[in-house]
Amino acid sequence: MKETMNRNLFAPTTEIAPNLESLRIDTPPVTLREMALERLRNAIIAGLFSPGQRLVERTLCDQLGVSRSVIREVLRHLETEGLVETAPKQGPIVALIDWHQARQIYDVRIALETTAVADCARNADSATKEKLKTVLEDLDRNSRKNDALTILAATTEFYETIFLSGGHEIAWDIVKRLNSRISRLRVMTLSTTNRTVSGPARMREIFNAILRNDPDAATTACRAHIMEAAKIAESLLAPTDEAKF
Amino acid sequence: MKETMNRNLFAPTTEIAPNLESLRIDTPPVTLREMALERLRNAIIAGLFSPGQRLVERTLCDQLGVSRSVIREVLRHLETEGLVETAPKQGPIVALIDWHQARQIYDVRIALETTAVADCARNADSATKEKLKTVLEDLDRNSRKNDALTILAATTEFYETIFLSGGHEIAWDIVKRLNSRISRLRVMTLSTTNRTVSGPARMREIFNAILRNDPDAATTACRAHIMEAAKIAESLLAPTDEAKF
DNA sequence: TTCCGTATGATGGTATACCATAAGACCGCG
DNA sequence: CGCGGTCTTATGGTATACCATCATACGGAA
Repeated sequence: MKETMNRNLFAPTTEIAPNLESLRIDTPPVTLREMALERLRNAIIAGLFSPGQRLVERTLCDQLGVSRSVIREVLRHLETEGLVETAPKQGPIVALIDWHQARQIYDVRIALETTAVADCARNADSATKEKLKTVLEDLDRNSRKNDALTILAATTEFYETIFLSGGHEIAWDIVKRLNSRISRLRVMTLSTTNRTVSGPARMREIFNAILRNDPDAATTACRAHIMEAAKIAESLLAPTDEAKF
Repeated sequence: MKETMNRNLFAPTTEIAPNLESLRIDTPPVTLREMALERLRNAIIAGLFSPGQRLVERTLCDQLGVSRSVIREVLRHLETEGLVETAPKQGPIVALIDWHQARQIYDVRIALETTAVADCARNADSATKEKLKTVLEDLDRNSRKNDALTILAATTEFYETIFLSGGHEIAWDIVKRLNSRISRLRVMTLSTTNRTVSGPARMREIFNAILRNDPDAATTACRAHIMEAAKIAESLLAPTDEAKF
């Protein structure tokens, strides 16, 4: 970091403002902290750091190329998100998750997602339905390739559309955070045999229920969707009954 | 902070260890950060800082008697919790809340609390029922005094008992955070006429349903309890349709 | 008087220095 | 050989220094 302070902002000013609104400069002045936060979070979610692994601050400084101030604030953020735990007299580690916690997360997801899905089935406009249709078609194309990460992204977009169409930003935020805590679990869940088939099938059930404005059917399908995932997760996590993942 | 590093730990070592387990020293070495976090969070919840008010870092340093490192990490934590927002080019302010958000929070509470209450009604053991009885009796005693904060604490304990009895720590954590974001709203809600009557009445309904292991009745009462609160909150917040509180 | 440019102060972003502590390595004495 | 003490080092906790930027105030020129 000897050589700092001139990293971005070198785009030539050749952009043309088509209207008055777009003249506005609201460059969210991307701070180092935000970049570091995103990088580190993604790294943890992607499994670049194993659960339980120590996150030594000075090491992270080298790895991310920022100072400890930044790293520490990022760690506080991730700690509050539940992705990082801080062991006393030891410092931050990647959060572990056991079946007791994972199960709770699936429970909360059921409570929130069924609510959102039912609400969407009641009120969805045609634009929302169109969007969901598109997402599902993408998912169908990709699920044949069995690419877990792509499927995960499409699944996320599917639910995001549902949550946001009903104005449930806060609930979606909660679900997103919970999902990040079980991200590795979700990837493994998706890799399981048949999941790449049953998952999209359930989502299509949900979609059809939304199409015909049937909240109850949507709720049922959504609950089934999550409980199937939870079941697979349990089979991965529960037998050992130790803090895996 | 010229004079640091010898703040606690001066308790004389005259404690007697009644058994081997209690010999263990797990003093969570209370860090400045934890203390500052709690203080600042409480101050915001208590309304010592008005919503929208700027939280100038150096000023907070003086007020809390700690350095900016500590303050900034605490602010990151509170920001992630949703109690503080950071306006670009301006810095941290106490988070504002409008009816759109508050409503969502009540929605999520309904989803999570009805789930917990129903679960409790299905599985509650006698110890839990006893605990709830005690809490309710305390509440009855205090509700006559119309002390909003005391009632709030009792209400919190009531729900905490329900959540934790079913092992729903994560859901409770979420609810706690959401509640802190509408804390001022809750206090005002409680001050409303009749709320000091209808609130405990609803909680007794919930309690009775739990006593006789009736999940459906418990769910219904719980939903009614929250929706009544939301209704009052709406009347306080919605008409203006501006970012109050 | 009005407008523009500059100076100044406040503030957040970032980096770094310092300290206490705990865990491990090492060594010498029994 | 083993045990206890001490030294070293790694690490997190805390404080502070420095910088870029933005807002405001002020002053001079038209």
